Amino acid sequence: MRNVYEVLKERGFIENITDEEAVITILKKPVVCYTGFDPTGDSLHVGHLLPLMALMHLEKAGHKPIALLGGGTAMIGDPSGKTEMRQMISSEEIERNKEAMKKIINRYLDIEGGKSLILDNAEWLLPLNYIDFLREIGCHFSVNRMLAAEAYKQRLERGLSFIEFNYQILQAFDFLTLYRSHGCLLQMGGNDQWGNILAGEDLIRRIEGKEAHAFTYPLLTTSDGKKMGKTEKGAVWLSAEKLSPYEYFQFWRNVEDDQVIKLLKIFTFLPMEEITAMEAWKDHELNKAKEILAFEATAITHGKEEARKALEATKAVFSGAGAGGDALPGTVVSRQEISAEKWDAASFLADQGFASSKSEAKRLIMQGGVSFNGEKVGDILMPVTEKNFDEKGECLIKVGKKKFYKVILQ
RNA sequence: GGAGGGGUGCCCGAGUGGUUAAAGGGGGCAGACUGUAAAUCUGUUGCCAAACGGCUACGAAGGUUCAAAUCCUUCUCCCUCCA
Repeated sequence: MRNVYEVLKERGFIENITDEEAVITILKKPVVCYTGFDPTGDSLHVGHLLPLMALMHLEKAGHKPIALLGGGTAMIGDPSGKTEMRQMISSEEIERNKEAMKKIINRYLDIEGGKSLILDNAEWLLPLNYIDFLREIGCHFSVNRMLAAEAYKQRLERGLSFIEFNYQILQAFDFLTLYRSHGCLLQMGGNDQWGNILAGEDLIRRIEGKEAHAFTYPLLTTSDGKKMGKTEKGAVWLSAEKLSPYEYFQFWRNVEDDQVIKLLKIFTFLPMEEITAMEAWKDHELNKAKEILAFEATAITHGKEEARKALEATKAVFSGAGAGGDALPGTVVSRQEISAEKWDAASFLADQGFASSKSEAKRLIMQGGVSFNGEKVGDILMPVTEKNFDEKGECLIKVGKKKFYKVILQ
């Protein structure tokens, strides 16, 4: 069997590495490895997905990944690569975030079956005694060296508080702790974590005299250099409650041409041969590749069934065949409300949440960007009546070029 | 702790008493073109209102004035220099 490191490298997961030879060697036997996730938000988004995919590869290869929740480090806030100090989060909020994140991580990793672990660094960070900690751990850190690190450059210009300055030390201590308790030898993380990760590797060498290793993932950006994973509605969430599988599918369906292959390698488990075959595809053929990417990625996050539904709905709606299936986002309105002619077109869009305000809805309609069941809405005051619904009592609302919603009459 | 500079719309950034919902750029959105692409062009981009118009807004709170993003006071946050 191929070394999982080769697989990860080939698929574009590796940015930086401590020692390639050594990593390959330790991965020949089952290894405990970890990536940290700070519970600073109430859900995970595509930014977290790349590390999760890597952990899945490692799990499949028989290693033991640890998803480390940063219940303790989230109390501090990582300044790496950030320009502003992050707002302090309350412990109650961190608690809630952790629970939400655990649920999601469970979908990707086999926690119940024991193939992977979820741990929480609050367990060992919160009980720390300040003086003991300084004496045991703090003495191994050179402030001079920390200050020289690239990660702090920006913050040294703009201001860096002492609390954040400690983040790296705590993350290093995490690695040491996991090394001691689980024999963890490998840490992975986003490339912005490189400094923090090396600090941990260094600490293990100093205190335990052992070689630990690490590699980082590339930071995915769109071709104009922005962080990938934002839509007009905000982050691309991995939970169906925050972003429907259909919309998740659309996110992947709409990636840029020159990203498709790269994303297929990272965010699907399709064999490399299949993906490299797609490299020859161009122009409109790329749409097929995007569809495959969207389907596979949606299947991993929401399951095959949801992916199939999303694909079906997408095909129906973009071919003009109407609102197929029930995957489209949408709302339900009562017949009474419709027969009472409660809404004009503009207020309808705003009330159903298809436009962020009534002004926005009016603008969309006046610019010719809205249609009901394939018919362009020309008048913001047009009353919404049963005529706007088809025989099944459905109205497919198109907003702009590619946003579709379904309203059901009940 | 002392001295100085600053906080403007999603972001950058002009504006120093009325004609400023606030120039310009970026981004977003819509339309045309297309492949649910990129590039380009056009329009648009606080909220309410069909419209006339109204309301809210320039770090926060007060005040001066017929009139304040613009002047004054206090508070707050950030930056630079000194300690």
